[in-house]
Amino acid sequence: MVRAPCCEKMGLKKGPWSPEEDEILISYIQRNGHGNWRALPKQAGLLRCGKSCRLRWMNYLSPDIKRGNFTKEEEDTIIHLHEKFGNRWSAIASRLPGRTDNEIKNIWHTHLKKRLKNYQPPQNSKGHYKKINSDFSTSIQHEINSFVHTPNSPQISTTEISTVTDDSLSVIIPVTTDNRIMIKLEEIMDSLEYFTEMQESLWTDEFAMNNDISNFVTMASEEFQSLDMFNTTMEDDMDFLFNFFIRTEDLQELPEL
DNA sequence: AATGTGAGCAACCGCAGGCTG
DNA sequence: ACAGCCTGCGGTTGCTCACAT
Repeated sequence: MVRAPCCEKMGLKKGPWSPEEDEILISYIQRNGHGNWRALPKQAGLLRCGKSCRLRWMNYLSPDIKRGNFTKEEEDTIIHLHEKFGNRWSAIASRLPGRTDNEIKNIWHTHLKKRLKNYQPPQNSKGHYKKINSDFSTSIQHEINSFVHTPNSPQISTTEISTVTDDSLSVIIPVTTDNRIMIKLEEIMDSLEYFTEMQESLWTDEFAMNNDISNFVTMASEEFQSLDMFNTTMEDDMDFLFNFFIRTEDLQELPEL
């Protein structure tokens, strides 16, 4: 395959964009859209290659782009998603409205990598959850009982059990009046990639603010059903999710919000 | 005031993969 | 099936600016 000549050989401009060039590109795209990037610069009267135009539009000029510094929440989200997706910046960007892959990549290399370097994960972090292999409901009830009656759980002010049961699933989650449990729930949901979209639609600040786990679980349950997640390929992962249990000692390790 | 240095970020480069004729 | 075109992605570069010396 013959590679197209580079911009310089074609006599096209490289380097930073001038305000005039930006103006030409914006007004052209506003009038005509950007169907064919390769043809665009010629039609718009720009001495740039299509690739450069596309990059400038996608990373800087598009009205969809959110300008300004990243919030703490956005940074946390990036760290979270990076754990899940690695350096798949576009996948991360698609979950952060208004942010570009380039921007996320930059912030990762300049800020977040350093931030993580200073962060020491808790010991035995792999043992956050206990998987219950046999007789799910009996085992989990046993765990819940010991959880509820553990005397040295001072950080958990009150506890109740929220259960959603129907033909195909049973979710049992200890509920605390503070927000710590919410972090664990989020981690569980995050651990399964294909729940991402569902999580985004369900995981709202409102739930976190109101600590409304019963409602969350109900909605999650309905969502699982509607997504038809109980057949074939996802079966193992569903089992994996519903066999999670949150251990008392892990709750006590969680940082204050 | 001049120079050095490092951080931040916009832009470039090369490649992969999808699409089309 | 194949070649060429186009787009999108991730790694990298290099410019700019702020701060230190």
